[in-house]
Amino acid sequence: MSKRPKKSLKQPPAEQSGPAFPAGLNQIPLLQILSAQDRQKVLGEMTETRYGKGQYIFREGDPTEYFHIVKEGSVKCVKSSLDGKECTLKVLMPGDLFCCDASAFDGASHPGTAQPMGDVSVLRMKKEAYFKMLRGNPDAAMEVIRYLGNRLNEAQEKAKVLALDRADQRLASLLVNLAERSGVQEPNGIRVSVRLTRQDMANMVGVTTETAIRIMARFKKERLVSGTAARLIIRDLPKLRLLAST
Amino acid sequence: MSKRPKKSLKQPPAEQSGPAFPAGLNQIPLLQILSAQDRQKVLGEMTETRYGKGQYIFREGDPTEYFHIVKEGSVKCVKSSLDGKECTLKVLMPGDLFCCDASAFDGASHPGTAQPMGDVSVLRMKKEAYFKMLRGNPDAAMEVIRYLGNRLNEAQEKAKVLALDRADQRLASLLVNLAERSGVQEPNGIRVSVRLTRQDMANMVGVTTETAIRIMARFKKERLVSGTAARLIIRDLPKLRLLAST
DNA sequence: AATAAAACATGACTATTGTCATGTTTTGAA
DNA sequence: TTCAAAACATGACAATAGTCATGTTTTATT
Repeated sequence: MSKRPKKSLKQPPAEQSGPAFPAGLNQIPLLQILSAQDRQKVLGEMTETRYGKGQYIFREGDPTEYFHIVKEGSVKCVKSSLDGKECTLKVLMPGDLFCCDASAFDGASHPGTAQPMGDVSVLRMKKEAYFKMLRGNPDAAMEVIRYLGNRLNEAQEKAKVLALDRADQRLASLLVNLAERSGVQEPNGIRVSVRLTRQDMANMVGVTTETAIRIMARFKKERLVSGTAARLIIRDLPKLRLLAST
Repeated sequence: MSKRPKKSLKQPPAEQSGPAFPAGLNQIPLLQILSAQDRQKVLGEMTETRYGKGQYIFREGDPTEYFHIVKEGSVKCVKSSLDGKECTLKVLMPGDLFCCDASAFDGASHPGTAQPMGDVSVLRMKKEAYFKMLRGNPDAAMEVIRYLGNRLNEAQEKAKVLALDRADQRLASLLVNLAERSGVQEPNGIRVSVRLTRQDMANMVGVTTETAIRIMARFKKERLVSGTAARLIIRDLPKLRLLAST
């Protein structure tokens, strides 16, 4: 629930366009499902763009013209209230679809803002072209349905946690999710491969930065986690899981 | 956040099966999109079932075998935590799809419980048959994609409200939604056509029953609403809207 | 290496909401 | 119509989390 930054953001140089046929895209489920030739066609219509700190991929209220896929890095989808508090709906990882946060399948404008977390690479394609492809491609359409169903479940699980759990339980849930979704096994625990400050975490679970800091400090004392944004380690996943599902 | 009822529910007689070709189904968007002959085929594979107070359509954790559509009445989708608190994810109205809450498109078991609110009538169809139909029916598949995108947006908007707003603002949001989604214009205001107790409302916005009662009492004093569950009237929609979006 | 900006930390106090207890009113079923 | 259960109501108090203020540490950049 941090205040919006006070306009002091330095705007990096304009976004740079990458090559139209980037390598290593075959592991993205939503593209994998296509036949080789359809995939080539889709890739031909996609543009890769890189974004850096302080930029926006699109903002809440912007007209929805493109459908996006994260190729590299992570992207956060954010909604803000009128008084400047903001809430991070989801951190999207490579392969995730967003438009935004994954849903201007219905609606003419983006319901949230998409911001890169560090350097990212994003693929995009005209919404209409994508729809046309889906129409002719039942497997791809079914994959999107499956994907959206999954996202809907996730979003509702999140709503449940926000509605019923205390701040420490919500943070524990977040840490468990992070460990599962982006965790890398290390000798002394599971490292979260996304860089998240206490403030980022606070925005993800609907508490203030101070509360997130205090609770994380407690978790650290109880040896459930260690490290900070640059290198966050989950040290006791079972105990966090227990706390999350009390 | 009410405690789960203490097993004192009387179980009404078993559910009764209705006719296989019920009338008045053409206004359901997800069926409307089909060609007349496909629609007949789908209806042929659907069963109508009626449920009453105290019954369950399905429960959290049950295997997902069917895809459902609400035909008449309202159905609530609920998730509970281990300590018995529960949270209502959504109230589904006629035409809404659920499986549940609208998303065992991915996943083998229901992520929530579906409960009738009063007497309801529900259509259902084997999941596999529905998927098969979607595969052969790009228009229908696109409609489902649109629908799920819409639902995802809704769910994320709800998460935002839960994360950032105070109890009174969350309740105001709920009232605004109810007025828009199920409101009937009346001489002295907008009547909410779904019967919702203060406890139902509490479960929908993540507060205790007492808090919901207190805030509704305040709203009543301020002439924003009147009446209770059986006949809830929204008297000042603009003011509620203002409070909701502060 | 110097330095400014973020990020992290902590205390004191306040606001909000939950909990528990108890009582009244309304509703629905026998 | 009666009667029990559910819904609505309210007070007193406790717990939780927010706010504001201030200070330290870490990180990134020149």
